[in-house]
Amino acid sequence: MLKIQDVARHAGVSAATVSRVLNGRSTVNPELAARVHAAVRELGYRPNGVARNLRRRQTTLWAVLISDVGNPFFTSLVRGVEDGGRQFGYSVVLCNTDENRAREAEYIAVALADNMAGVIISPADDSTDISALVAAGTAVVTIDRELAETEVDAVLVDNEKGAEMATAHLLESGYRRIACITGPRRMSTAMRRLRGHQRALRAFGLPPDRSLIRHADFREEGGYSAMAALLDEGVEIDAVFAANNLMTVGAVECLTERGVAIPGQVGVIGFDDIPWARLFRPGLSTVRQPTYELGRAAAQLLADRIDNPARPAARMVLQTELHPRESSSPRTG
Amino acid sequence: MLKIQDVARHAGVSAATVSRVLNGRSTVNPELAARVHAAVRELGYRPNGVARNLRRRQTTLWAVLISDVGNPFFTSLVRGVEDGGRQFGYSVVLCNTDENRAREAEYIAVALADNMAGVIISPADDSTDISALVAAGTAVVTIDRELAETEVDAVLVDNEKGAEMATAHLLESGYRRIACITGPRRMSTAMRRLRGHQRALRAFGLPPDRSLIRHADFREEGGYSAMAALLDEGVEIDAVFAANNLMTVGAVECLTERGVAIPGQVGVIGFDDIPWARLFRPGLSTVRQPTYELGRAAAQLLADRIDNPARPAARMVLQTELHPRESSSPRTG
DNA sequence: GATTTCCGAGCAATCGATTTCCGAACATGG
DNA sequence: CCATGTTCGGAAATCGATTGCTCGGAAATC
Repeated sequence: MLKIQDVARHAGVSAATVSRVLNGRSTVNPELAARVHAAVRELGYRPNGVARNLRRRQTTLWAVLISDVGNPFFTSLVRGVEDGGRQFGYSVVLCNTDENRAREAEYIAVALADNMAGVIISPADDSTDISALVAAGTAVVTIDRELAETEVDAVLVDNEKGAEMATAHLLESGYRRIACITGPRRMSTAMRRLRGHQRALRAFGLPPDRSLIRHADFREEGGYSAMAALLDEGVEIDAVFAANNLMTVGAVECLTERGVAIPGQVGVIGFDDIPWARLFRPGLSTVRQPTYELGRAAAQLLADRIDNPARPAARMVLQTELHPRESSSPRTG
Repeated sequence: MLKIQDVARHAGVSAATVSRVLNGRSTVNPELAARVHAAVRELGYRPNGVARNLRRRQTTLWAVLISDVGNPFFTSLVRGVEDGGRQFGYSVVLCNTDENRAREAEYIAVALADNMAGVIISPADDSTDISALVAAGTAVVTIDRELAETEVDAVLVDNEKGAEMATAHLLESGYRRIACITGPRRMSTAMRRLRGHQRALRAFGLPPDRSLIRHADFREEGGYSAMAALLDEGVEIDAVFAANNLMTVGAVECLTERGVAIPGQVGVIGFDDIPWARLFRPGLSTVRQPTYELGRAAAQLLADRIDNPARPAARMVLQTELHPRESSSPRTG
């Protein structure tokens, strides 16, 4: 592989000058610069990024820690981060943590060891420890979820409002016994969405009913079993609000399997969109989160923080959109 | 940040010894090794990966070049690659190329500049130029698609057989005027799937009919317009085989919009599974590709090639699975 | 014309770990 | 007891680019 020294020799200048020409941090005689550029072209020289990274003490890599790209929510989010990263000259390292704290810690260690310029993380847990990153001065943006301990940039959606919209929509459509299948208690998103749900009920003048609230794991199986439990226990319900996409699918599967008509017997709405939800049977009503935009925004914040480490922590909150489809059609009779 | 020298001093040995202990390439007095380990733990030392990469002239990064993670086919594939990579100690850099050759070249340049250990690529085009990678000795595995020019490891599915299964299934279900919406002529996968389709027709004794064959772009819009064209031109059809997941969705949307009953008036089957296809209206029949396994296999091959650059190029072909659902129910009457 | 200022180019130090090479210490065999 | 072999620690070179510092020369000023 060619080195900067070779280019310097070929152009009849010093390596330092070549570097300056290529990085443009200092002015160089235009004629020399032209010679350098010509030499680079003729030799087909490509700077060694690793050496540059060593000297600059920073790479052009971002780590994106999410639970699973397989979840459409994160798929689109990651795509947003990647597009944003590319725009600013960063590459994105994909880190699936499966909500597993050990795996998360592992990837944080990698980000640190490899001197990554920044980390975008959707913490597995509100108590995920990112102190090592902060201590090392690595730029961090949390996405979708917040951290209890540390003050870092965060990109969020208005979970409470979104959930409130979902439940309010069900109420307006005539549903009254609305179950809520939300996520684990330790996750802020789950709690916020539950709170939004409850707020809508209260605003409508309905009393809270603990038997209608279920905590599951944000996964398909979780949604399925929570739904099954509601049915098995004979809890009287006429609708269900599931707090994320996978649990919505699980709940729908359970209802379908048991021959419960949607929305005839039970109306359904889910938080978070699902690709091609309109092609489902029935078309699934959802509260869409701006997932791609979330990723873009995180990229923006991260790039900015890298250039500007002292800036106080920012907090962006994006809004959701109600997409009513057949699964929550107005109740008849 | 702590350096190896600090650890050496703290443990009362030389930096070389610390390195040997940590990398285990040479034997070190157990007692000293213990002291080194203790020092590492006490100081919380973390080796600088960039410096190591510079010296070793290789990083622990893989680039994965695909058209778009948003496509469920690639989502799952990428997940497979990531799981495989982690197992072998590599991190995965996500590179969405959008079938865009410029973007592809850009990412290849990044992979080269950053000394990435390997590249897994689903080439935008059968003539994608990876010679620079080969010249630099970077390990390369192509996935899903093959390259015309270069001999490199490849992980493929049996496209011809899969497509044959799909069309044969339609024929067995009583469909006779089967349209085929395949991909661009320049892509080997598109042509293979078309050939499989035609083989099934031939085996069944049906004459080829050019008016039933459409080339689209492997995207939702492409499937939609191809389907629309078929309907607008009044081509007589009773079923359609779409050669990938997105075009299947597009075709179904077109049919649904125009009130064409599936499978009543037109049966549908698609190549490549779609998440939750069973929840669609109607449940979509598909030929499932082992996408996750494809990713795992590519990771395996890549890791192996990195350790063993001289090995002759391997070619793995995985099989598909037919998943008949309602959209291709046996034709009645 | 002499002195000061300023600009830009090059030398050399630096980033931090790995690895080659050399020499010391110790063991083993004759 | 010496010769030979073996093991292992440490000094120093190396990977390749960036950048602080220095100094020469041109321009500006009096």
